[in-house]
Amino acid sequence: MAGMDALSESAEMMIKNINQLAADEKRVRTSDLAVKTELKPATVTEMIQRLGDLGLVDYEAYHGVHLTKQGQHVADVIEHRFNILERFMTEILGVDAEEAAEVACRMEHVLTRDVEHKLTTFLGIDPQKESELFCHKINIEDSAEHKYLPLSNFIEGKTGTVKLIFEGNELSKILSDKGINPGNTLLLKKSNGKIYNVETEEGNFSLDRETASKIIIQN
Amino acid sequence: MAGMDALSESAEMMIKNINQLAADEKRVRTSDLAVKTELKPATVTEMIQRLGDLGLVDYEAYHGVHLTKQGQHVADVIEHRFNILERFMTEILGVDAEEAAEVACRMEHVLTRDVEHKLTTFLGIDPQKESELFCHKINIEDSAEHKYLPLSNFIEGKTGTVKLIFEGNELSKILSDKGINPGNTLLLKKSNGKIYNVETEEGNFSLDRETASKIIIQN
DNA sequence: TATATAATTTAGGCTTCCCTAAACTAAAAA
DNA sequence: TTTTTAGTTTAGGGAAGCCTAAATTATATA
Repeated sequence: MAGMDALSESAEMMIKNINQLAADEKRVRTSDLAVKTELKPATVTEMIQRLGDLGLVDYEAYHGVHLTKQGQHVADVIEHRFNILERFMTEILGVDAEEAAEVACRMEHVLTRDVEHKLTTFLGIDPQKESELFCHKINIEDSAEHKYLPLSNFIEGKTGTVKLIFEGNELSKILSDKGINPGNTLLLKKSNGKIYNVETEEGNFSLDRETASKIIIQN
Repeated sequence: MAGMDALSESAEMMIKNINQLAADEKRVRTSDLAVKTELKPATVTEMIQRLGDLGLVDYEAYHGVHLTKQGQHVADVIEHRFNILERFMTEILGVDAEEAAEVACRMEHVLTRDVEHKLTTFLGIDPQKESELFCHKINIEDSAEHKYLPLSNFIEGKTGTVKLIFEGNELSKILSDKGINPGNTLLLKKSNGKIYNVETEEGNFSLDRETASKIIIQN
């Protein structure tokens, strides 16, 4: 594609903010962007003109902007990266909400597709589903590359080792009885995306998707 | 402190590269920096002059630079952040080495002290030890803030819930028998940093530090 | 020691991203 | 419909980071 250099952090932030203000599908006004970005109106105009030249926004002087299809895609990717990073920091690391948001807002611009994808998987989210939402081409076979991934994304017929289980007391006790313990080996016999048939040292049984998504398997 | 604005990514990269070329304690030459940073020599000169004004390097025209104490501290922090991010991406997410290094090299500049610290803990590294190495002031009581942290960094007399265990088959089986399963509650009765006395539903027993560092507890 | 060569710095130019002040346009009020 | 006012853009300026070309300094060689 033409003009496919990486966008600057400032440019990406502007696109993100346009997207967030575009709730009611109307064109977004310069002054609203100025408030949201904490920049001066003149600076906003300059930036959206540049984004217009790049084909990321549709800009008409004195009549605001809205994102083009291309710009919308950029916004979706950034938004997704932000959410993933924020969730990782708050849910896994226990960083407080405000700081997590700030750091995620800086990091979202340097995350690559692959790291984003692997982090998504790590959080137990199905990148397949995400990819539909975000028009993000992801090869299903990528899963095989992962070192760690949830049982819910594991490959039928493959054997892996349980590494960790994100779950409260009750369920984990049950899983433990069924031979799903960190360190144990497990074979995913069959799965239709809703029910997961698994074989462990203790025998065969089935799990639902939600549970499966919380069991991280090492390939 | 004076001049305590955040350094730009470019400035931090220059400091990092000066540090990496400063192996044999001699002053680092402009041309070597130009090669390493992939910038033109004139650009390097300009940047190190700016760093000199900030008191981060000791610069003498035509005779190279070396880091001041202040500059060395910046370099150490960045280096540490890089290592932590790289390890997280390769060891936990399974990102390939080259990409992990590239992304870590961008992210190192936006990590905050707190996120860095929590990520360090998550990786099972004792931030206490790290802090000695890197002259990084970290309060021991910070541990209490963490949502997740390894048993090895847990507080004596506190009760927490086992969330996950990073371990191979054998040991995890044994731990499981002793009542250390994801979801179970555990009390760290006593610890001298080498031996960890723990009470679970199954009774009392002891762990070594390495094992303790692989058991993640939720506060 | 004098000179040739290699390394470094200075000078000046460009782009991005930010600003203020002035000019302009659109929309609301008279 | 005209005028006021609020919102927007243009014009021009500054710092950071990058560049090339020219001047300067240090060093190695003769």
